[in-house]
This record gives sequence, C-alpha cells and structure tokens, in this order.
Amino acid sequence: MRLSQKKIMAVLRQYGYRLTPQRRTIIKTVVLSQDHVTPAAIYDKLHQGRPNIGLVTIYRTLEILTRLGLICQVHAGGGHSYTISASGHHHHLICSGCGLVVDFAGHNLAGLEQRLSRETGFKIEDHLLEFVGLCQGCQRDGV
Amino acid sequence: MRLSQKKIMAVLRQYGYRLTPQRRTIIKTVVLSQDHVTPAAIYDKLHQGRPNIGLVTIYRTLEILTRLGLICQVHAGGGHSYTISASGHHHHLICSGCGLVVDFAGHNLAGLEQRLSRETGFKIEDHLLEFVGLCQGCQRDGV
DNA sequence: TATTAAATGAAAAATATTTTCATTTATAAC
DNA sequence: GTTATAAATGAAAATATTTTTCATTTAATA
Repeated sequence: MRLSQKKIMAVLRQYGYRLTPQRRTIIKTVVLSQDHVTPAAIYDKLHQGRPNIGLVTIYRTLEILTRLGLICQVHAGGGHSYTISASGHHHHLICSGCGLVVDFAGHNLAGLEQRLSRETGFKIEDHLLEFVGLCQGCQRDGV
Repeated sequence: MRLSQKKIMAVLRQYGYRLTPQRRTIIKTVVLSQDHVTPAAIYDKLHQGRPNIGLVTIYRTLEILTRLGLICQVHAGGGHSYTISASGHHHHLICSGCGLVVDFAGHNLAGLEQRLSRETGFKIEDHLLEFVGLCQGCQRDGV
C-alpha cells in the first residue's frame, strides 16, 4: 500500500516540519504520479498551469521526504535519482517504456544476507533490489 | 573472477577499438582499484604523478567499457554512477566505509522474476541487486 | 613508411545540484 | 484574531557534472 498524501503530511508535521502550500503541491504531484519523477519533471509539471514554485524548494522537499523514508529513489532503468512514493519494506519493478513503478514485497533476502555476512565478514546494513522490464501496456504498444 | 587488464584490452580490440595509452592507463586504474571509482577520482589519481589525460577521455572510455559489459556501475551506497571491473553475471556487496566492492554470485532471482512476470504481466529484462554494509576492516577501525 | 579513420583534449556548452541571503509565512503564544 | 519568530521560500550565484565541438594527434593497417 502506498502512502497517501495525508499520511505523508502528518509525518512531516510529526517531525516538526511546516506544511507549506509548496510542500503540499510537491507531495501531491509525487503521490499522484504512477511513475518516477525527477526534480526537473516536477518543476515542469507544476509550471504548466500553476504559479511559480522554485526548483530549489523541490530539491529541498524531496530531500526531506527521502530522509524520512516517505519517498524513495529509483536507481535502475538507465535514469537517475528519480523518486516515487512508497511504504513499508518493498522493492521496485520499473517499466523501461513509460517509467511506471510497481512495488512488490514478499521476497526475503535474509537468507542471502546471512550467507554473505558469513562468507565475507561484512556487517550488512542495507540492500537495493530492482527489476526493469516492459509493462503490459508498453508491450502492446510496441514501445 | 574479475576480468584482467589483458582480457579487457583484448575484447576492446575485438570490437575494433584502438588501444591507446590513455585507455590502457584508465583500464589499469579501474582494474587495480579494489573499490568503485568516479570519473573525477580516476582523473585525480592519474594526475598525481602522470602526464595529462583529459577528463573527457575518461568519460568516453568508461562509457565504452560499460557498454561492452567490461566494467559495471555501482548504484547503492549513497554515491552514484561509480564503476568497477567485473565478469560474468554477479552482484555487488559494497562497503559504506571504504568503498570496497565484493562480487558475489549464486543467488538465483529467476523464481522471483517468474512470479513478478506472472503477477504483473511485465516482460522483465534486467535487474539490480546490491548490498551495502561495513567490511571487516572498517568494523574493526570503527569507521 | 604513408595513409586514414579513430581518438584525444581544450574549451565551450549544457545539465544538474547546492549555497547564500533577503523576504515571506506557518505556527505557536498571546 | 494579532503578534512574534523561527522556518521556509525563491532568485541569483556558485559549484559540480556531463556532453558537444572541433582542430590536432596517433594507432593500426596496407
């Protein structure tokens, strides 16, 4: 289940951040987006019909949301540092055609993690697992 | 087993690329490095005792090597687009202290891939799996 | 050894991200 | 509702990163 705009705003407030119109707008944009977005993409989208919102504010807001774990970065699929909304522990399946991001969970990497710890002596702190492919729509449209 | 400088140069030649001194130097630097390096880091390293080698050439060489699958990019661990040498299908375990990259293989994601394909209709093309942690040395040194 | 297409590198251009700081504003206290 | 104030904004500048351009050099072949 993806986090709602409401939930994200509540957590922000919990941590003492203010709820400015700009932040609301940015959060709304990210939450409503089915795919991953760059700071620049958010900026462009907001400037189509909207008043002005600074690119700097977008960078800052995304930074905070990422730090609080309210949104996450997408690495695979060629692109870079794009972000989408998320919740709980999960991984991403990304469409290389349209950027659609599907969350999935239920794959347990604990066993592999243990094996690696044992074999290498590493104290493992984090991992990154992403799949890239074509969604049904893009397969059909021959993207 | 990681690719040797010799092997990488042989493949380059196979594909019709020329073996310039600059390329040799860049390849050597990447192969000898235990950790992942940025274009800028290679540039700095080479300029310590060496004659000049353009940053552009480093970018271009890394691009070619990546395209041929002779080196690969590291995504996790905060940083971005760093590269290290590699071979065969494998994944990375990265030390967040010193950047050391350990390759590992043997984990089969085919089952998960099938499940995701079935559940989402995606035609999966690629994946990215990386672990981040502290290597034994960095644990000891309290990095 | 000469030829030539490929490679290099300096500079400029294009992008992307961060910092600075004067101004505005959301919130909490009254 | 006002007021006070620390936090947030945004324009501009600074910094960082990556790509393009093009004249010059050079690796590899004949």
